[in-house]
Formats: sequence, C-alpha cells, structure tokens
Amino acid sequence: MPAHFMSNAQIAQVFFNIADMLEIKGENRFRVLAYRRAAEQIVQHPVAFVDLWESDPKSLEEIPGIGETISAKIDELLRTGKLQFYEDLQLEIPASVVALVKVPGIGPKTAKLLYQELGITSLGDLRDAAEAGKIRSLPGMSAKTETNVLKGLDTLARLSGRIPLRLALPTANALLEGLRKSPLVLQAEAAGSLRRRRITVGDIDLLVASQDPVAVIEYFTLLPQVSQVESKGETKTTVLLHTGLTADLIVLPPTSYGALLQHFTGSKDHNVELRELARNKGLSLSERGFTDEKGQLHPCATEQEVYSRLGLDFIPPELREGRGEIEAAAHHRLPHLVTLQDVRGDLQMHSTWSDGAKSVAEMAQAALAKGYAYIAITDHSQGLGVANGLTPERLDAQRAEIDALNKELAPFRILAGCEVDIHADGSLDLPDETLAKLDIVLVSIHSAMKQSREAMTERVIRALGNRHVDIFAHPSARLVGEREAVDWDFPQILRAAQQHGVMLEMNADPHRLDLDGEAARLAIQAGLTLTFGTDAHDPAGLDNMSFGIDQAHRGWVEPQHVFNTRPLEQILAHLQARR
DNA sequence: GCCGTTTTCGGCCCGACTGTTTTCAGTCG
Repeated sequence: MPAHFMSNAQIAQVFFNIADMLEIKGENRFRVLAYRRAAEQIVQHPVAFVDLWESDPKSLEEIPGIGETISAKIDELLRTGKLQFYEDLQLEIPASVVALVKVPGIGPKTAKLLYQELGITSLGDLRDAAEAGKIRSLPGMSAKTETNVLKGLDTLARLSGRIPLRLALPTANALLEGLRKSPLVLQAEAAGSLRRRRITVGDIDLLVASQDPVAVIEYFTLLPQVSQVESKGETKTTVLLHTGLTADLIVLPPTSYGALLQHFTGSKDHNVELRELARNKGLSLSERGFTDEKGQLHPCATEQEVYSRLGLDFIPPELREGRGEIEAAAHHRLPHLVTLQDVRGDLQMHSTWSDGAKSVAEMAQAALAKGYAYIAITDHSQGLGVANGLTPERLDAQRAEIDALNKELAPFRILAGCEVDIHADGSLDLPDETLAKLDIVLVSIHSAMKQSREAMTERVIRALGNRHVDIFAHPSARLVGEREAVDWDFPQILRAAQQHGVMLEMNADPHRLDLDGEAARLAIQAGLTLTFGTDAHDPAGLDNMSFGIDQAHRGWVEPQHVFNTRPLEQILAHLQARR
C-alpha cells in the first residue's frame, strides 16, 4: 500500500488540531487529553512513523498513548493522505478558529464563545473585534479583556518559535547572577527545558529558595533585564525581558526547594508519570512535596528526597523526558553517563589551512591546555571553495606540518584528518588514494540538502560504503533554529553505518548539536560507536564540548559508547586497522 | 481515548494567577 509521506510533526499537527477542536466543542476532557498525549508522543518520537507503519502498522500501538482508535486514524492518514474524522470536525469548527487558542490568554472556552457569538474565525478578526470594543459585550468579558487580547496577539507574534539553548543559557545565567546578589535568595537555579538541556527552549524558568518569596519577587521584577511584568503573585511571577524572552520565577521556602526544582524541571511527561507513581503509593506530589492520605504535607528540600521517597534512583535532569527513565530508575538500571572528564581528545576542528582562525600549532596548544591526549585536525576538502577547502596536494603539505608538530609535542598526538564533502550523488570530494594517506576521515553534507528522502538516503549510504570513511560528521546537517535537518530514512542510515563500521559524530557546536540526544540514543541502540567533536574554528570553540556532553546525556550515552573516551593507543590501533 | 503486579471499567497530575465575581471558571505551566 502506498504511503502518503508525512513527517511525524505533520501527523502530530493533525492530532493536536483534533484535540483543540474537540476541546472547543466541549468534549470529554480526557478524550481531548488522549489526543493531545498521542500527538506529543508522535512529535517527539525519534523514528519516522511512516517507517514504523511501513514495516508493521500494528507496531504503532506499542507506543504509549496510542491505542486502537488513534492507530487506525494514523493508518488512514498514511494510506489515503486524509482523515475523514478530521474533515468532518473541520465542518463544525473551522481550522482557523483553532488558531485562536494559540493566543496567550485565550483557551478553548473563550475561542468557542468568540466564534459562536461574534463569528470570529481568524487572528485578524480577533484583533478587529478587540479594537472595535465588541468583545466587552460578551459574558465574563470587559474592556480589560480586550486589552489583554491585544497584548496576547503581540506576544504570539513575538514568541512564535523556540529559542536556541546557546542564546537562552547566557540570559538565564545573567538573571541568576542578579538574583544571587540578594541576601534573601538562599538558592537559585534555572529549571525547565533549559536544565534538561533541550536544544531549544520555550522560556526561562527560574527557581529560588527563600523565606520571603514576596520580597524576592519584588526584587526580581526590578532587575535591569526585565522590561515588563506580565503577572505577579505571592510565589510566582512572569516577566518579559528586553531580549524578547519570557522568564518565570517561582519562589518557595527552602524546605520545599527540592520538590520545586523537581516539579519545574519537568518534563511534563516525566512529571505525569511520577505523580501517577505517587498516587499508586497513596501520595500526592506537588511542587511543595508529598501530601499523604491524611492531608499531611511532607516537604522535600532536595530532589533526591523526591525520587527516593518513590523508590527511585536519582534521575539526571537530561533524562527526564518520560522515555523509560522512571522504570530504569526503579530497577537501578539508569545509564552511567559519559562525562566531560571521560573525553580524551577532540575529533573535529579546523585551522587556518581552511576556514579556521588559528594555526594547527595554536589549536594543538589549546587542546593540550585542556588536558587532551590527542586531537584530529579536520579541515575542509577542496569542494568547499568558500571554506578554502584542501586539495590532495595541500593535504600532503599539511601532513608535513603535522608530522613535525607531533615530534615536538609527543606524547600528545595530532591526527591528520579531513572533513570530506559528500557530493550530491554520494561520491566523496577526494580520491581514495588521498583518503588512504590520512589518519582519520570524516565525511559530511554541506550541499544539496533539499534532496528527496530516497535520494538523500541512497546518497549517504553510498558515502558510508567507502572503506576509508571513519566518521559521519554532523549527520543531519541541521542548524538549530536556522535550517531543518535533511530528510532521510534514519534506521537505514544506522544499519549502513553499522555494516561498514562507520562511527557517528555528536557535533558539540551549539549551532548544530548533531547528532542530538534522541538520535544518539537510537544510534547506540543500533550498536554504533559515537565520537565527540567540537568543530572548533578557534581555541574558544574547544570549550563547546560540554554542549555535546549534555546531548549525550539526553541520549543515555555511556563512556564505552564513545570512541574518544579511549586512550590514544586504542584509537590508533582501530584507525590503522581500517587503513 | 487510553490503560491495568490492586482495575477490561472507571479512573485519568496539581496548583497558582487573573479577572470578574461575591465563590469561581478559565488559563497556564
């Protein structure tokens, strides 16, 4: 049966819309919740549903939150390209009405009211009605509601899209620094998706332990970064920053700080699972702690207390995505995550030979200062003209320079490598005899990124089949917040890499983070070895390794899954055996 | 609509803030 290709995000969008429409209709809230949970499962699933469905349509039902009904709807979508149930719903609730609930402050009830009473079906209608003062005539609405609707429309326009981690982190750190200057602040941390180190974050969640929450909130709203106070209560406030980001601050006494930190680190899925577990034990879990059946509160000062009370090992924040970590923690089977200290060398960086800012010697000195035992210099290949890519002849000349440096710096070792372009047809940008002379060969995609799924998959498989290739670098070619990942059949790519003994890079450049944690987890499950590379173009870039480690944590990666946690002799033995 | 080492039926996570309303619904995270 022919598949109508849809990405997971596209499929999920259908179910998010269905959930919104059912909610606007006033359907049973748990039915609505079920559709929304299914949509969330779909959008965050690391493998394309099309691929799962093609191999076995029934396999979809094994995914939590997806049962018989929703699985059948996905089947219809992928088989026919449409969904009758969804089309019928759209006759009742125009799709454009669904857009109204995206406006902060407007939920399904208000959207329904606006649609039924005023015939509002678009954001444009909404703005017109608010500006014309028509909304105040509705029950429960006032002139103030109209002001808030207009503010909500502005916020929506400004906040469409998440913020890359690399931008959110410094903002959060600056706010924390400001908070910690107050003697009222006993503890302060950033939580939310930022603490889980997601690649992008929606807003900044800050938590504080203090005996005087009201005063801390007042102090916070007066920090110089704050441009506008959106809401302000006795324990929490939401502010708009001059940078355009939104920040939430929640303040509780130190006795509850652990529960607070746990609660607002999330993820939502993780917390839902955790609270279900608590319920099964006759407890209710909130951001203040556990409440027992007698209604007695047992606050938690540390996160450890929250987990141990539930019989769980401590779960690192990066793992808290509701993907099996709670079960693993219950059975003492959490991974022993790789750390920055485990990494013995950096396997991707550039020098002035191509588009780097510093010489090979300067990069090597910087790496030595970081305590590394080895690095790979991996300048671009000739085809990447804009980056001053290297020809076979220039690679020979660079090799001479590297050999000389190695004599000088021993036992530190510089591997002579290259980041070789994969052409659109899957051939490589340098001849085999040149590749054979290198210590280490990385391949990557820098062009023709819009190829069809089939073409891209074939292209990469062909490239990985070249016996000189050691590492597939920044595999998806995504740039966070700027460029989508290439489209391909990832499970097939993993099989090809496995078959040819090619390793996949976890590129630690915060613009890339590629593989990301989710993909890395799939890769190690497929039996692949990973490598860390910062892709540094100057010595400061070497510091980005921690971004890669964060993603590795999200991928449940342990030291033995990573090539460059091994000592130099083992690295060399492996590479030489492939030459 | 989904799900089950207490359930195949009867549950389904919890609390703060806002605004309009005089005790609470809607929204959000």
